[in-house]
Amino acid sequence: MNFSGNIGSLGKKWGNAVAHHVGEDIRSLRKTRAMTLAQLAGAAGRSVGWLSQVERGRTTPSVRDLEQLADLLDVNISFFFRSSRRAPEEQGLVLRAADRPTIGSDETGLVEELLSPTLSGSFEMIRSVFAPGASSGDPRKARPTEDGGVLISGALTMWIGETEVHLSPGDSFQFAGAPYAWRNDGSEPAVVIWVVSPPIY
Amino acid sequence: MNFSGNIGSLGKKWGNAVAHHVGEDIRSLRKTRAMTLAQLAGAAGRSVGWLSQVERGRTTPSVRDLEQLADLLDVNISFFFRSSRRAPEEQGLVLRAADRPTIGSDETGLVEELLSPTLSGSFEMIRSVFAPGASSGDPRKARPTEDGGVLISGALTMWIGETEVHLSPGDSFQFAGAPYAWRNDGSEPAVVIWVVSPPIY
DNA sequence: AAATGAAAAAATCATTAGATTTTTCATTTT
DNA sequence: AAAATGAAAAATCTAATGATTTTTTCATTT
Repeated sequence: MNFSGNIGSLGKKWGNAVAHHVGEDIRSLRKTRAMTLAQLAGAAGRSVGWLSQVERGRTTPSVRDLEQLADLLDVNISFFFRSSRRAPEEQGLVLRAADRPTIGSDETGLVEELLSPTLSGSFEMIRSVFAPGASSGDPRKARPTEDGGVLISGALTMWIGETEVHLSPGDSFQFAGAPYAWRNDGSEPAVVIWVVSPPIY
Repeated sequence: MNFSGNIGSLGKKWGNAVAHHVGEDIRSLRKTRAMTLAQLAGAAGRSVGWLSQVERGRTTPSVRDLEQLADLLDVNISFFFRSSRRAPEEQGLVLRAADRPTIGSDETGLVEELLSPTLSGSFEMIRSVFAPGASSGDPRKARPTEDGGVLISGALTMWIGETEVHLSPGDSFQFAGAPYAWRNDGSEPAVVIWVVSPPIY
């Protein structure tokens, strides 16, 4: 099935591509939050059938509805349009540096940007920047995920399970389901490419 | 069960830690290659019980046997000792930049180094450096894996499925089971942090 | 064209039995 | 003393089944 067509003076491909990507995002976000169509639709005051159609791009939600869904899924509505200025065929495949959404905790001293262009993958990639002097505080409770990363620049101390490690640029780590904490004792930001599987967003 | 003890003038922890890590590596490599104990043990001319014990660090293979196994598993024997100079508690958790083994294809113009400190994870991280002017040739046959990556520096053109994309530093990509090809048209090496799930080594 | 509600279809989940793979361990070998 | 074997025991994996839940479809209404 191909719902795309050529519309517009420059021959740019359109169609319901945007609605389609928005729908996929909603579905992936809903799944990672372990909600059913009935739960999310109920919370949004809409029917199950409607949400099913929205998620598959068969119908277009109103902006009001989308706002509501974004709220329930705990993302900003702009999240759904992060790649909308790019060529349709690269959406969901590539995420440009300029389009990366900020995600996750508002923990001071940590900025996390999503690198994964698709939310439907089996892992997510994140670019984390740890500010000089910042730290995570107490070890985080272990999540049922597997984490890994590479330190690109700066320096970072991590506590993973019982172990304290001092990371230098190029050092990498990987662990499953262990509580961890971090602190940046250096004078420059520490940049880590982080991988989480399965994704949590 | 704890087989570790304090031996040595500096109180450094030892025990059968090395044998244990070697065994885990053998097991993981065997699994990614979809071999049973019987198949690998048979090919190595040893019994199933023996290999089971080696993989769990209950017995120590001879260097001759380990060489044989490395050969059958298509890694260099030094691979098993990549982190052996590090503190035991960080082995399998952290891989230092200086210890990264070179892996995979000897495709000209591509150097791949393993970033994952453990082989038993659900994904593997790789640092790939694409030489200026180099290319992959024809699209690779799709593997039953999911791939993702971030371009750290340089420039890279990729063909993923039907789509051609020009990547700049900071751009990221992710795709599942699609054939892909690449070419570095720039004048400097292109460095990519690459993720593959499940791991293939 | 969006939205609903209910029927139909599809996907998911829990069991279970059978087959395969791995671990254990008493014994033999080096 | 530790490595190695071989066979019994345990654990894991597979495939099939039926029940349950979830999702899709579609005729009808807004």
